[in-house]
Amino acid sequence: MPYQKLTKPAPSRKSLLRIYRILYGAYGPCKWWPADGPFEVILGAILTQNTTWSNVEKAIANLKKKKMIDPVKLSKTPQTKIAELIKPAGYFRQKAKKIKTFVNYFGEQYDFSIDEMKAKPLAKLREELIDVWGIGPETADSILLYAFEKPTFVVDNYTMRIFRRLGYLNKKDDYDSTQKMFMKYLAAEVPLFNEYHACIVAFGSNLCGAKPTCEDCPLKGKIYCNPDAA
DNA sequence: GGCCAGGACACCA
DNA sequence: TGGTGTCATGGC
Repeated sequence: MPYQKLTKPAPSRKSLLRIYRILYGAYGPCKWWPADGPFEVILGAILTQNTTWSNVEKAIANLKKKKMIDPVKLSKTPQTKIAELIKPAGYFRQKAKKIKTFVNYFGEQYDFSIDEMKAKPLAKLREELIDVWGIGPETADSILLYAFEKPTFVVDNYTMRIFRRLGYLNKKDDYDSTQKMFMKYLAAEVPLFNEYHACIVAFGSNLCGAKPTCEDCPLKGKIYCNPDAA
């Protein structure tokens, strides 16, 4: 049995940083987001919804071939044409609609200017992005952190699963409460939030369904872990 | 053939 | 408000 330590840590800056250092030691630096420029980050954030990154890369490659990593061109391109190009990423009809919705908003509100959009305060911009159809909290935070370098913590399924198992979260915790936990205890630094989320994804997607209990787990024996937790 | 992947939305009780 | 169904391809 006990590969886990007996004392469960209370959430704190120290414990969250300790986990970060372990994950960074195992996976970092991840150098996220893998994209050429902010707009490609935005497209990637939409395309990666419930999809493996390898499939997103194929869709991005198709868009690049047609020189479509361009909000103005995308705004003038029929949704069905975009859908055809992004097919490998799955949910292509929905995602084409989401891309069209975003570029329409981007053009109307910011005249396709990344700089103008980036100039907006974090909280205001986050609220605005979530109001855009097809952009939920995770996609909005990914855009804010990785495209606009705003200090917001990206929470994903891996984060919830891993930190529930570690005892920091319970089943009632949702996206917002989880994000608040990280942002309460960690300094609002873009490089830290960038690598932390990237390392969590690297950990979660590479190891046994994000169970920090397995033989080759970098967290094993170093921190409390409840293997029976959800 | 089934399951899962770097979610979000619509619908219903 | 919470649970469930839907969207869809590609790799293992």
